[in-house]
Amino acid sequence: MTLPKSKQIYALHASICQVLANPKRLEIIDQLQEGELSVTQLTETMKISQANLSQHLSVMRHRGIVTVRRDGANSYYRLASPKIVRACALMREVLLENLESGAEILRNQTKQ
Amino acid sequence: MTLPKSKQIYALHASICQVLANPKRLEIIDQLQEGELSVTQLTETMKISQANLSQHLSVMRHRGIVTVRRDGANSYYRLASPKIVRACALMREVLLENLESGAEILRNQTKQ
DNA sequence: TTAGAATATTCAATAATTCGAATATTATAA
DNA sequence: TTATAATATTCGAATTATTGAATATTCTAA
Repeated sequence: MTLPKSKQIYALHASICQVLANPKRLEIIDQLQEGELSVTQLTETMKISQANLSQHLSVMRHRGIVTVRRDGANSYYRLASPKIVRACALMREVLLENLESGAEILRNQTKQ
Repeated sequence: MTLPKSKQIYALHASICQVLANPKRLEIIDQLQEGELSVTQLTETMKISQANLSQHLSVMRHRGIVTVRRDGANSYYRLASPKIVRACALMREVLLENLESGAEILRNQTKQ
């Protein structure tokens, strides 16, 4: 197994995984778990500026993690695939396993 | 649902997901799918310098994605959990779905 | 039409990643 | 012991990500 994958694919794969590499974007994904939300709704539940939220949504849109539905002045975002939540959940499980097994490492991680 | 998660957890979650946000590290994960490999074996199959490989392995070790077994002068790395491969595979599926549905976006992604 | 609401974009400063080069550490065979 | 192999670390430069601030765009109600 382990088919050889081109550098290209790895780069794209990394690019889409990178969406998950930010706390705010993970929170957005969490919020969208149940279904679509407007930008206004997202700003209300998350402690984030409208501009910054819009920037993150832009990244997520461009990398195919969310899709938008525009309705008048409002934009409604939803996750592009249920697989995204599953992937996030798996990685969170890995994290929790690490925390339980007392991985010292995770204490002093990059904060923001 | 959607339990409120602390900023802390989101930061740690992002930190562990960030390991997936690099093409070389994804390739390392691919290589380790079948089981442990030594650093030498990894340098042989991947086109990467020993130093750079070691740097990536260090990141992965510290974030609990891989574990090391040292045997003499050799270090054998393996994935810390099978969930890592599953998460990667899911994200790759999302990518492939996007590519199929002709997401223009992915053409001009950050390359390295 | 125009004011205001909703959202998006641009810009610039700061922070974080990536990687080559050099060097350090550790283990073992001679 | 010492040379060599295997691996790890440090440092600095280049690139990329993140975010606040300012501004632009789009829509709708009046």
